[in-house]
This record gives sequence, C-alpha cells and structure tokens, in this order.
Amino acid sequence: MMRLSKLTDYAVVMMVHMGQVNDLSSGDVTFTTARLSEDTGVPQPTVAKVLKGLSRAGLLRSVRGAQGGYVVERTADEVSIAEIIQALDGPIALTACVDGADDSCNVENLCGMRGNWNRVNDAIQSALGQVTLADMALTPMEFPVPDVPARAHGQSPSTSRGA
Amino acid sequence: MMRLSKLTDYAVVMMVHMGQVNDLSSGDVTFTTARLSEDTGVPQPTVAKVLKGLSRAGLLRSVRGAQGGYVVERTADEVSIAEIIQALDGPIALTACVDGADDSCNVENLCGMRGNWNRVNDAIQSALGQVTLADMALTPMEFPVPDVPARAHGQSPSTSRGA
DNA sequence: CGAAACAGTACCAGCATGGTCCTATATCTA
DNA sequence: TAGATATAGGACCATGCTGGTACTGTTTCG
Ligand code: FES
Ligand code: FES
Repeated sequence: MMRLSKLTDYAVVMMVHMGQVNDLSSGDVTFTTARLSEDTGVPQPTVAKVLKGLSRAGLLRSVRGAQGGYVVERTADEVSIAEIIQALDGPIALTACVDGADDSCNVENLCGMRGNWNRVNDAIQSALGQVTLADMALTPMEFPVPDVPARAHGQSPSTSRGA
Repeated sequence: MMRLSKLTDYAVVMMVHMGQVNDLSSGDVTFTTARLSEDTGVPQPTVAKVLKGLSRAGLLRSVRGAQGGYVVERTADEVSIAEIIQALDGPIALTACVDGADDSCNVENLCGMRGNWNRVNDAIQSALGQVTLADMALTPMEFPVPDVPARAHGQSPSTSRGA
C-alpha cells in the first residue's frame, strides 16, 4: 500500500540520471528514449510513456525530429519529487474525500472528519515537495531529512485539541 | 495514486467512531460488526474484514461468542493513523526499493539513490504517525497540522549538495 | 444444546497498472 | 525533395490487486 506507481519510480530515476549527465556535460543534453532505455534498463516504450508524461507536465522540453529527444532545463534542485509524482500519477489524494479526488467517499455523510484528511494529505505533499532531485542524487549520509518530526504523537504541541 | 485503500479509510472512520462512542459512554463499549455496519453504512462482511485486520494488529480486542464484539482499549490519542494503515495495508513502502518492501526495484543496480527513498518514506511515515485518531475527530479548524514545512524546496538547508 | 458473534479462508468480479504497438507529425541530413 | 530519425498521441491487452461475498469453524452466553 501507499505505493507510488512504478512509472513514477522510473520517472524519478530518469530525472536524476539526466540531471547528473547534464551536470557532467555542463550543458543541456538531449536524451533520446533509446539512450535512456539503455541507461536505465527500462524498456524503451515504457521510457517513452514516462517521458511523454513528464514533458506534458512541463518538467521536460521535447524536441521532435531527427537529433531530437528530451531536454531538462530546470536544475536538479528546482524539481521536487512531488512534482514528478503529480506529473504521472495525478494529484496526490490519499483518500476519496480529499479535495483533488474525483469520486467522493462512501461514508462521507456519516463521517465527521471530512476536512481532516486534507490536512494529512497536505502534510505528505509538503514532505514530498521538500525533497528535490538533487537530494535524491546525494549519498544517503548527506540527505537533508525532510522535516516532519517536531512532535511525537503522544504529546500535544500547541495547536492540538488544547483549545 | 498515492491512494490508501478503501479498507483503510473505513478502518479510520470506524476507529474514530468507536472512540467517540466510547467517550460518550465513558467505558469500553463492545461493538458488533452489525452495529458498526449500521453506523457507518459499510456492508457488514466488509466491516468484519476490516475489524479482523485491526484486531490482528492489536488495535482492537476481540470478544468471541454471544455478546461478543470488538473493544477499543487505547484512547483515541494513543492511536496514530499510521498504525491503522500498517495494520491493513502492510508496511508503508513508497517504492519497491524501500526496506519493508518484498520485491526489489528493477533498476536497483543502476540507480544511485537506493537509500534515499527510505528517508522520504520515513518522513511520510512520521507525518502519518503524528496524526492521531483524536486529531481526526476534531473539527478541521483545530487540527494540529502535522509538521512538515520548515524548508521550501528552493533553498539549500545545510546538508544539501553543498559538500 | 442452540443462538450469537468472531476467525479464517477461499472465491470472484471489477478496475487500475503497466507494458506494447501503431499511426501521425516534426525535424534534420543527404 | 526524399528519407531517416525521433517524439506525440492514442488504442490495446494482460496481469495483478482491490474489495466485496460466502462458507465453514470456533468460542461464548443463556
Ligand atoms: S473518510 Fe471519507 S468522508 Fe470521512
Ligand atoms: S529507485 Fe529503486 S533502487 Fe533506486
């Protein structure tokens, strides 16, 4: 559960990879699906599907025709993994009763916590939004650690049900 | 994407509900699946499935036989929604290459960010772990807001690729 | 002993995922 | 201009998972 789709996983891998290559060449490299397929081991048609999605979302620029391919223009630390997820899997919506979701929750009328899922959802989106591709490229040791702690779930922080 | 299963959603609803009823009766009420099905509108067999899961995970105590049912023993602010999610959907594992996951990521060998998904995953788990059933029962206004912000993804915090 | 209620498991339909393929279009090179 | 290269866009299908159902066993109360 709570699994993001394989396509999204691929997408992150590819974006990181492209960023790294870009860094080495210190220029905007144009990647063909064939090249990326080779680099990552993901079958070519699938690579195409992923990149199409990313380009539609504006995370990549596509260049058609011979000598064409995909170009990353934003640097790795300007792209969050949340953006990538949303590009391929649509808006992050934990439950059916979250704003972005299309169909509504079955128990909506009896459940007194409609709005609360939104908060939880936002928190997760925020956590995902904090992590950039640059972070993903780091060795685990230097990883920034997306902030979430602050209060273990036993204690009341300040905004809790104290009021 | 990023959707938690309906069963989990139900589970949270039921747990919140039971907690509330418990509060009113100021005692450990025993709930039958029939009762909960009526209260929530979820079909009885499905309720049973959900509660079985919760009881197996130790979030509920089951009482068999006539006059039996399920009893919540922990108070609402002692149960995080992360626990509920894990009870029904198994460990939270964003991608295949996260610790808890069984099968391994296809691109594992070429991808230089194995460990990093774990961090992201932990962050989410932490966010989910901060939110208790008591929080979910609150009206949205008083909701604690699980902490995640702290740094927008544009700036380098300290541990970024500065080194 | 019989009714009530959970436990466990097997089963099945529907749907989403993800992988493939085909056609159209744009661009470069010869 | 012709042809090769590469993406765009979509249709397509197989597989697996989700969630809902049913049935049988077991425990407890009366
Ligand atoms: S869980 Fe869906 S409306 Fe409350
Ligand atoms: S994304 Fe799976 S190992 Fe890197």
